[in-house]
Amino acid sequence: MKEKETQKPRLRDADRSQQAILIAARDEFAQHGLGGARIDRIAERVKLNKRLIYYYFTSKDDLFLAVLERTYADIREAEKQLHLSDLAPPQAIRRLTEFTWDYYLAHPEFISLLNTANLHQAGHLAKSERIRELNSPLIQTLGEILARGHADGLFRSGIDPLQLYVSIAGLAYFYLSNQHTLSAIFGRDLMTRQALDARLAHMCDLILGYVLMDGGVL
Amino acid sequence: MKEKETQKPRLRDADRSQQAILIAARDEFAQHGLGGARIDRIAERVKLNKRLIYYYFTSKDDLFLAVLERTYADIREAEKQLHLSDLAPPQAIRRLTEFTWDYYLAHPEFISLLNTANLHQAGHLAKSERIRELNSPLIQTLGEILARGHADGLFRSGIDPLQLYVSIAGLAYFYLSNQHTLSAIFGRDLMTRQALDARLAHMCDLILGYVLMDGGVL
Amino acid sequence: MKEKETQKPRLRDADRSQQAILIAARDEFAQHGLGGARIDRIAERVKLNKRLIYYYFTSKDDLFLAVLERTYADIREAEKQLHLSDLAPPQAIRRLTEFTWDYYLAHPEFISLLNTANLHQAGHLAKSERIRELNSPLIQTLGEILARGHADGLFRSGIDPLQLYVSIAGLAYFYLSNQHTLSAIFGRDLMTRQALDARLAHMCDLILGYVLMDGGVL
Amino acid sequence: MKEKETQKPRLRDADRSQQAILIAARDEFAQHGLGGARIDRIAERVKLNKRLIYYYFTSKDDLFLAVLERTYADIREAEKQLHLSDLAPPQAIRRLTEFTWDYYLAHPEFISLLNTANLHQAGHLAKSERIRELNSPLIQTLGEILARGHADGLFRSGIDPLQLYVSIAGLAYFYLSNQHTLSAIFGRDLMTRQALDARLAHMCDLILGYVLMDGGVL
DNA sequence: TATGAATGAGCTTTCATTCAT
DNA sequence: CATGAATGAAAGCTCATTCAT
Repeated sequence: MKEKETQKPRLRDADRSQQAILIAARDEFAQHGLGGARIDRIAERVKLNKRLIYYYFTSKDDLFLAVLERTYADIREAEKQLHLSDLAPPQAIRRLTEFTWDYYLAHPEFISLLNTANLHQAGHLAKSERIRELNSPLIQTLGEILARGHADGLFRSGIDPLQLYVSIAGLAYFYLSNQHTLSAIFGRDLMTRQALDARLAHMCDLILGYVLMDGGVL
Repeated sequence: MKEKETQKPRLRDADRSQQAILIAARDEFAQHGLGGARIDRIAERVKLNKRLIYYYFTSKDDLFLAVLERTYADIREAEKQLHLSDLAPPQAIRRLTEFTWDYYLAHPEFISLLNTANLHQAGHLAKSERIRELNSPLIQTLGEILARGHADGLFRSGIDPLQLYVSIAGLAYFYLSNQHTLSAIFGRDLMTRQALDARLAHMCDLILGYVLMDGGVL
Repeated sequence: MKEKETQKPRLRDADRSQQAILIAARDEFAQHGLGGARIDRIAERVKLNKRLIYYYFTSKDDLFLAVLERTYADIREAEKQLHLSDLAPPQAIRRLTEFTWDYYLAHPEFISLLNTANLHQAGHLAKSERIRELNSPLIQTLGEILARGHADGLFRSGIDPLQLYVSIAGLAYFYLSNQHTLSAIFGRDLMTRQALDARLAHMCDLILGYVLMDGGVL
Repeated sequence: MKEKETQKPRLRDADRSQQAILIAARDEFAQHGLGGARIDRIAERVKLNKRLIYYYFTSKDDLFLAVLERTYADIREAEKQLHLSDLAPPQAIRRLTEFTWDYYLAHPEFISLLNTANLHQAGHLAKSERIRELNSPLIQTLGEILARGHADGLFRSGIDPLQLYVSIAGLAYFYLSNQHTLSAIFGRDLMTRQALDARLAHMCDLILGYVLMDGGVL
């Protein structure tokens, strides 16, 4: 949609190349982890010369960092569209739960990249100011919603928004991240449409049952 | 059965060597993932010749599989000590939640290895009959507890034991597995004694609040 | 076609590097066989980085195959210069015998490489279309010569050109290929100028005595 | 033939083991050459412990030497059964040719081992007194036959028995040793019964045509 | 005699990275 | 902006060989 002035045709190619590299790298890192990722393979994915990757991103580690930053920026961007504050507290909580679930489901690479980042003890994150700046405003928003819900006499008191957020995320994350081992061990396909719907319903039950006063149904 | 001078720290003990290798490999894989692990480093850890690792385990992949099998065997063994069936249903659920939390906390390598296994799509698991045989009886036990709780008029009906198990695990797993990124982003140390206790309390609240009729307090 | 400052010994010349590697590899394989050849040694011979060998030739086996292809191409090229059809039949046969002898003598690596290829049951050859395309036209030429010689009343009839070719080659090949064991066993140096000349004379006697009518002398 | 007293059953096991190792080693060396042969594989072939091979044969090279010695001893033994001196000269020559052909055909490992020995410049042979002692008496016998044939007015004069022997061997050897490359290049199966018979006939024609006065037929 | 355990050296191959254009 | 050529370091794995019993 972005209009392209009739400039010299090759303008913006640099940026385009960088974006393409980031996408390819993201997929490679997600599929193989940091140690298993191959620069060669990334180059092949983008159909660009390997040297160019170094030209733009300096090293494999830096490239991974760039991918992480981009990944965080993406989810923060998506979170912004939630407008939780416009909703009644119970709906807001449900909305957040659904969003988290849907986002993880739609972005398996997000889960894998996070795992990889944690495997390496988030050493990459520590180096990135940009990511810390991307510090999610979600916790604050969530705190406000919980307060509002309590004021409305709907929510129980004393809920730590960070704990709640981690719980919502954890309920979704573990199911999806460990789908392969879980499937292997329990001999049940966890990724059918039905199974996925059931999981989301269960999550909502759990979370809303917890925040709502005396487990009241919505 | 030939008696062996008592306890001389035996070299040339095949079984001991293999066990030592497994321990060292487990730590290496947990720390660096599959791609990042180094056979040389494992050999150094055990103070045994690298060649011996191949002598006993054939290849890096096979070694990883052996580590996985051992890891699963370990947790299954620990689960066996739980005797959940001897407890009243609410206590059983609490006990399971605490156990899960404590085990993950005490065995960070378990989490990392599972992540690695899932990164590789559990391809290793698929190859191992032994692991599938180690299929956790926990789900069945949990089902029985839920039924008993319901019969006692304590638990709500219709809870899928698998969903519940995955939720308990997920609540613990995500917090610990992603501690580094979470800490970096929220600027809060999640691993202090206090924070850990708070997390466990939150988990119990959530899980018990869910299973108990009208969120009744225990 | 961009002119290049004349003859500066070019580095970064892909083709030159590949050719140099082929030469070095040929010598290494000829001296040590496939199993005994060392990639390190080949790299040292060319004074190029070992990695480059893999960059261009993928694997040791593929490199050996490339060497074989080149070796066959070389002898086919040499055969082309023979112009046997321009000669009278008896001279043509003599010429071919001499050529075979001289070529084997001048290219001991050819013999060794062929032995190696056969040790591995020509598995490499089977994979190479290029070599099968290099199918020697010599047999056909030889057939024509034999026919011509017979028509001239000089040669006996019914000679299979393939058998004859194999015989010529075998007479030369065995003497040279097995020179070391033969020398050791018979205690006679087979590689003196005199011995070599005697061998060629003997070969010509044998072959010509066979093809010519009533062993007639040329 | 050696009678076996009813001694303790396990006696002679040592010798039996050594013989078994030699056989297995011979096959392994023949199949893979010296560099490609694996001690492990030899041990597996004999179903004996690897250590035992070293116990009896000291090293891979020494083992190869032992195999060579045995191989030469075998063919010398076979040659002894020929009794060429009892035959009329032409029959003797034919007999030798047939024997050479049949022996090579029946003992492909002989050819391969000789190639390997020569690849390594017969360094092994040089070290072996035993082999030099096994110096074939064939050349002398052949010389006598040629002399006898000449005296009988059947054979031409001035034939070098060594040259003749090498020729007979070469005609057989090359065809069999290079069967794989020849087949690949000429697209003709050289190992059918028919092809083999044709080869032997051709060889006899060539050799007898050479030794006999004016190519006279036998 | 026979064997399983163990090893050091070295092999092929891989990989992130840089050079030269 | 873009690329093919080249490399040093190290990885996984192999092999002949020795140790201890």
